[in-house]
Amino acid sequence: MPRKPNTELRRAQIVDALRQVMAISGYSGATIQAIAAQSGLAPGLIHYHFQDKHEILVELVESLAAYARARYERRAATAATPGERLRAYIDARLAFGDDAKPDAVAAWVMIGVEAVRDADVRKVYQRAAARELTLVRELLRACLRDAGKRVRKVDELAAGLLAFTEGAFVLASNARELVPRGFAAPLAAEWINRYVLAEQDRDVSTGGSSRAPARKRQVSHP
Amino acid sequence: MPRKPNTELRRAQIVDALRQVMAISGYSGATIQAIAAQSGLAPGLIHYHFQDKHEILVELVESLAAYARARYERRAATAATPGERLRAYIDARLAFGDDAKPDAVAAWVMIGVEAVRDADVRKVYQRAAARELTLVRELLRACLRDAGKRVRKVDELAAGLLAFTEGAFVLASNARELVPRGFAAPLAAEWINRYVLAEQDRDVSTGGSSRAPARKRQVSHP
Amino acid sequence: MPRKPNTELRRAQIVDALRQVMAISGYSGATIQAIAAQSGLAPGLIHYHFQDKHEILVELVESLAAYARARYERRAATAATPGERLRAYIDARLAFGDDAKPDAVAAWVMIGVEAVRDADVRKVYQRAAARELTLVRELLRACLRDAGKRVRKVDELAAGLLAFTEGAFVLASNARELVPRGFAAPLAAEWINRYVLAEQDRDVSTGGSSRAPARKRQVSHP
Amino acid sequence: MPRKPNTELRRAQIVDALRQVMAISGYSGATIQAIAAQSGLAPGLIHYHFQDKHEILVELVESLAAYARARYERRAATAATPGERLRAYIDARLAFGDDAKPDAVAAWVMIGVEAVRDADVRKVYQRAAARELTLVRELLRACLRDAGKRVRKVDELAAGLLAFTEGAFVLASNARELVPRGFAAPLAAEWINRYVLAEQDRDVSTGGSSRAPARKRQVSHP
DNA sequence: CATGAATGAGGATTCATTCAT
DNA sequence: CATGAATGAATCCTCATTCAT
Repeated sequence: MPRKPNTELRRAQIVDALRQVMAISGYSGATIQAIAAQSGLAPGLIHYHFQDKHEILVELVESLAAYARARYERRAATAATPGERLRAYIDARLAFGDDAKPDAVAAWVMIGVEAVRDADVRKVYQRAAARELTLVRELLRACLRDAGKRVRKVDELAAGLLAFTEGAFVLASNARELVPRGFAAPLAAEWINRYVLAEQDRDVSTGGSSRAPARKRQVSHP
Repeated sequence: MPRKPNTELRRAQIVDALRQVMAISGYSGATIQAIAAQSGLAPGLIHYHFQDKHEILVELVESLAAYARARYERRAATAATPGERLRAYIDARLAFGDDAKPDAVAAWVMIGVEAVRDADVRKVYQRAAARELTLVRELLRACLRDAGKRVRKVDELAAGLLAFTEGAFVLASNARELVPRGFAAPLAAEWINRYVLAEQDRDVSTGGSSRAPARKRQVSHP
Repeated sequence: MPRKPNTELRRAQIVDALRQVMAISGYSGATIQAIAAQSGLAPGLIHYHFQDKHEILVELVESLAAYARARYERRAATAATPGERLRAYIDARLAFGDDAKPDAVAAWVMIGVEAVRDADVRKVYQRAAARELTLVRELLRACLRDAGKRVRKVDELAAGLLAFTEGAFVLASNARELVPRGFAAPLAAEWINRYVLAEQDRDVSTGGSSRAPARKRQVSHP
Repeated sequence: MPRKPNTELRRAQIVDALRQVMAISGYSGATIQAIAAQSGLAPGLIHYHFQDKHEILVELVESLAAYARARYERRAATAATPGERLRAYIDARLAFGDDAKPDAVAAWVMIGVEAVRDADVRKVYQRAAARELTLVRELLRACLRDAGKRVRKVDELAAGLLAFTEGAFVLASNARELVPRGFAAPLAAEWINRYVLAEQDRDVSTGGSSRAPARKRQVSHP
């Protein structure tokens, strides 16, 4: 009787273990032995399912990106306005640690660092970051347009929001005691709001009629 | 004839080498051999001047913090208003890489990660971060007051600016190609400006006379 | 097909190798490389089966103590009188080197020295010594009582016999040429005999009848 | 003005430092750095006065032997009988640690072990041990003769006393808590006393007149 | 004589990876 | 698929010894 292949299960198990170990010990501290211990598998088995340590990391990056994307989409599903959609995004990202995988944030920070030295990791990391930026740009553009504002500096704004997010992750990982609990998501939303509000109206010649409704369309929960 | 000690010189040399190597290879990749090669010293000599690798890292944290602080103070010296002082801070931090030590930013990111696993590093890292936060809080408080605004959420704002800074460092380190060049400092300043402007006036009963001058005192270069 | 663990075998192999190397080179000379060479194993494997060098030493102490104890018990099995039992002990200890593990004596001497600097080794060493002392005390007490003598200074006597034993080990290790071959066991037995004989009778009021049989119960072979 | 050579002073200083460090850390733990620290001298200076570490050890052996010999001779000066002289020896050796150099005992034990691996050390160590044995043999022979006993087994007895002494050193170094304080010297004296007393008289044909005075000449303090 | 920096070989330990079972 | 032993290169650190000052 042929055994049912459990490769997928095992791979997920191993990637999960890497995430957990990495959140505490970093990538260099995430030894195969440690991953094996965390996952309850034998060290030799790790290398049966993965070519090398490296490959597990690459798969982890993809898994984390997919997870974050899923979180956003779940929340965006109930969003009616661009503002709500952006807020959904912010919450999905910056309330990251409150979910089932609190170590995902720490692991992501570790990965960001590993990307500096490891070209393969950098590649998948940047792919994830690029997708993120594209999404944020779209969300911001829609917000600005919806608010009747000029659509400018969207690249900068998107990069800024991504920077803020990454930085919040870093602080959550290594200086949690120093910053107010849960400050990130509300502050990010408020920042965008005020920034957008202060932006010049799109078309000055069309008069003030377009401004009134714009004020009401803020970055907010649905 | 007793020989003249040159320990301070050597220690600085070694710390410098760690910074450079770490910016590229991370802490775990910054082997003693690599540090020795970078500094042009023999491996054994590293351990003559430092107890262990660890101690070099701790000294590097302190050196980077001192360096950043010096940069701020140099720029703040010519600042006349609170807004200018905050702008000096933002420039000092977010134009970090444009100076003589472009790898300081990358090294700082690596250190932030190492702080997660290493209690000693975490201690000095958090001490530096706490000093940073205190400074930023003061700057923000002064700005808000100067602008005639209510002084609220200063802790959150300071944490946000720190997060933005750290995140900008991360992106500069591993996703430089994806973000607009030099976006960080102007965006941070603009963000603070619009946030402050949109804040409620401190005292509504005193009438609008206090508002007019406040508008002119923005976060800007001297 | 899961592989069958062979850890116990390997651990014994490694402990044996440490004993052999240590007998010649001392503990500090017993490098992992040397142990590996002696046991025919790869250096890395030593650390797979033992946490560190230290742990091998601790296990060696226990192994030597157990070995000595077994030697005594084998000989004591055929002993009928307390004197014979004490003689069995003396032979078991002081003919130590004539057995299958001639380097056990030298290794024990090295361990005694290592115990001075290493708290963990000291602990197991002292535990072994304490067990030894307790045994010797019991044997001596029984001898004195059996000889109808007062039971006094048993602690001192036991310590003296232990000292003699350890000292004989030292001389056997580093000054074998200077001392008569096989002097230790007979001399120890004779020493105890004459010491016991010269001891005061237990109860002078009961008359001399108890003395006569006592004289015949000496420390001797069965 | 030519400086007065202080080589002898320095050498003594360094040998002293080795003794102190070795008593705690053994020979392998007695690094040049440690000796330098203990003696308050610079590491480089050690090698100016001694060829290598080795040479310091050899000089230490000689210094300890000379010291022990001096202690004996001081005490023997007031001894009138062979028994008193032997007692003087025993006290000189086994009350070793009560003097100005309590670490001499521990250092001697360490040296005994180092002699196993180091041929040069073994040579000086054995020379010292041989001198010791010769002395003890003479003392024992005189005692036996003085007590009117047959002079037999002197080599064995001398070796036994040396073994006891070395063993007492070992226990004093690593199991002080387990043995009665100050047990060694009295026990050694008593052991010799009873051993000698139980020895056969030298000449049974000459009658009992020689026996009576012999009994009173014991190993005792003057 | 004296100082203390410098060197480099050597030692313990770790760990990704391989492989026999 | 699974296990866990085995390997050996790489790493940190130590230390006797040398040497410039």
